[in-house]
Amino acid sequence: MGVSANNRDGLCFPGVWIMELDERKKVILGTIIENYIETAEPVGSRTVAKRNRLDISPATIRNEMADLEDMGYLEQPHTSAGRIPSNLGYRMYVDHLMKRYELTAGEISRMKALMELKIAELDTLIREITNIYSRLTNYTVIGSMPETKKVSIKHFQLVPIDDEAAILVVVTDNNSVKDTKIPLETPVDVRTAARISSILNENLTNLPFGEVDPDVITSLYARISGYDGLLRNIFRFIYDTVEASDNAEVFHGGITNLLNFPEYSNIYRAKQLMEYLSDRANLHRAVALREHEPVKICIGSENKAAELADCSIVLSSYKANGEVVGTIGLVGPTRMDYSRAVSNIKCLTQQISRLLDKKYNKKNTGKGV
Amino acid sequence: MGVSANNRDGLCFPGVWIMELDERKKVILGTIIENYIETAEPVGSRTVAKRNRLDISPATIRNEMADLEDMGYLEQPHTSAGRIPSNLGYRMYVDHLMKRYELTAGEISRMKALMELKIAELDTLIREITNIYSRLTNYTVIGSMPETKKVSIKHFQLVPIDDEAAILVVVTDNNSVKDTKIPLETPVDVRTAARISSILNENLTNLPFGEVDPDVITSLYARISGYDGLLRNIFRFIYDTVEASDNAEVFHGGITNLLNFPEYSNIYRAKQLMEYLSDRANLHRAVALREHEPVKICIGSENKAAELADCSIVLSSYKANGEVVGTIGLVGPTRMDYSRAVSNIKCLTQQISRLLDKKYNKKNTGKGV
DNA sequence: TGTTAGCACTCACACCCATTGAGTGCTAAC
DNA sequence: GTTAGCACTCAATGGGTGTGAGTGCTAACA
Repeated sequence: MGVSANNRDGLCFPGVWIMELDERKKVILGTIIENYIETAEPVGSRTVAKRNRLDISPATIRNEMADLEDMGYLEQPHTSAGRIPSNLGYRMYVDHLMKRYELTAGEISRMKALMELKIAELDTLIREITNIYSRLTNYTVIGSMPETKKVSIKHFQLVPIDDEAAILVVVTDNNSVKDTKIPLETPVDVRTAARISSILNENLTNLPFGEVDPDVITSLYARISGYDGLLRNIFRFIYDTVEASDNAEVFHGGITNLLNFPEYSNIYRAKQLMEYLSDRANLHRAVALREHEPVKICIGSENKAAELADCSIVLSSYKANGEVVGTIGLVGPTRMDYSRAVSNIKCLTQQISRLLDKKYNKKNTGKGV
Repeated sequence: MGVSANNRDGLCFPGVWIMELDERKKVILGTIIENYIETAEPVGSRTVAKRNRLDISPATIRNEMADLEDMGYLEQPHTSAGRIPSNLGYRMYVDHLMKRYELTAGEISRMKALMELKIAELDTLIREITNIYSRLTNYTVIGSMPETKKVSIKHFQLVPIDDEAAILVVVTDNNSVKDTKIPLETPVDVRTAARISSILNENLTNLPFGEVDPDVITSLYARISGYDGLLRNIFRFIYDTVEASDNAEVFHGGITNLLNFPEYSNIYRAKQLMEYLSDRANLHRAVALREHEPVKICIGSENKAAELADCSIVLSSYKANGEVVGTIGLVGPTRMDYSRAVSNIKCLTQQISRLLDKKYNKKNTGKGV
């Protein structure tokens, strides 16, 4: 792995890049990274010598550190400073060196307490969790909501308001409700509205938004004649909602937590990152996660966006009924406490998944209000 | 007014606090404030002498400045610096000295362009306007949404989902839709749901949420017997929604714009203010506005919250059908460009009011999708 | 009596420069 | 292979000095 990691960066000093990380190098690298995570200060050989029990002198460690730097795991801000981890170093640490952080009982119970929020709508709930969680962790939290594409329609209801407008209410799978006002060309009375509603219900329910068959649509135009304009608007709404899933609900909380890190004491940098994260499109890209990944860690330049080049994101997804419906992640400087962050976010998404199962499982309707 | 403004701060050096601001003092004070708004640097006597056409020497101006300082309108950061306006100085400026800023054609047209956003839901629309507007003005924008209390219910619809739950959909006056899932003790079939819906519609619609008569509620329990639990949940939802109006929708946009001001180059200060504004309860207090006030300016310590003591807020309300439904404001350092901010926010709220009238007027249903 | 020139004084800020100390790399000895 | 010793580097710190913008006071002037 040392090899492939090394290759990744294109380093190939003969005799160096072939070098496996031996146990001692691993311990030294780990010590340096953990120290740097704590202090944000370059770590010197003396500090490393004192902090671990290898019983070797600073001079020896200096040699090893020089090796680690050659291999690309460490960097030196300037000649007479200690070493700081490179992105590659963090990657090595995250993949092979770090120990799993065990959450304390207090942390777990606080996390569980989070789930006691009595909020009916999913989005408000997740948003609120996000806010509190950001205070809990002192990181910035980002996340995404269930994507509409995978959500089925459970119920249509067309409600006439007056002669010129009606409201279309769509209840989805996970019981969130989308609605829109639809202008009427011809007045629709309550009975007609009910008829249209039931036809829509017969033909379009229990299908993911994205998979409504065009043929079905055509047949609907035939069955509900005289209301072409109305139908067009209804389908346009459905279509827009499907499209909207591409900029599906994304959110962030505790964005000012970034200002806690010395990395962002430079106000310009802080502003740049905060603005980047305030844009929904960017956020959407940032929380992207392949479904099979349990936890994804993006370190510094591994993030595609230049604005994220000096921060890391730890992402994990939450599920409802076994299916991934959303993502939550922690944002911090590349120096973030990965071990803790990973355990933490895993625990959170597990709790949320459990909550959602409880909330939306037929067996357990939870509390409505 | 010089007198009352002065009294407000309790200053009463004999022979000084009685002093009216003569024309020259007004010009000097105005010049200093406008200069300070531009540069954020203390303003010296030479600068004042150069900037206005009073044709008096810096020495004379120094005397006048000393007077203005005695009267409480100016402050000196340290002995050998120029003067900066005090909160009282700004207040005087805002109330009596500043000229109305005339918006340029470009500014007006950009503001109008804002209103072209095709978004159906009021809250998304206002939020989006807020974001763009914050980019336009380079200030932080805060605001509040229509208060639910004054909104009437237009339509109830109870939609059974399965044997154990139903969805209650409430369409309000301004066509926003609130919904909740309600657990069922006894299954409710579609017909019963329709019956309950229509009884609710007969008795509770076209009333402001806050004014539902307790007697009506009692009579409803009698008419819809056998569904006490369900009704309780429904009323609880209504009640909660009414209560929710106390922490009605508030929002902010462009909060990182604060970091543009040298006043907030101190990261700790910036963080404090940003966090304050991120809390909905605080925000709610900040946007409070008495209905008759067209524009409200809160300067520095005039804000009750200590966190807002070094910033100013310019607020204005927007209306729908002649009634105040929400507020929008600009947040900046006390040194903000009041003249411009006032014209700007007035124009914005006018535009929004016009938009809302167009959108929700029966005569003009706008576009549903 | 109001205005102004002159002058001494204040004070933040920038700059220079020497010192300090943490940390390195190299070499030679163990 | 490990280590002690040593010369070297370089950011950071702090004292000293000069600069300049700005003031307040005083005395002279219109």
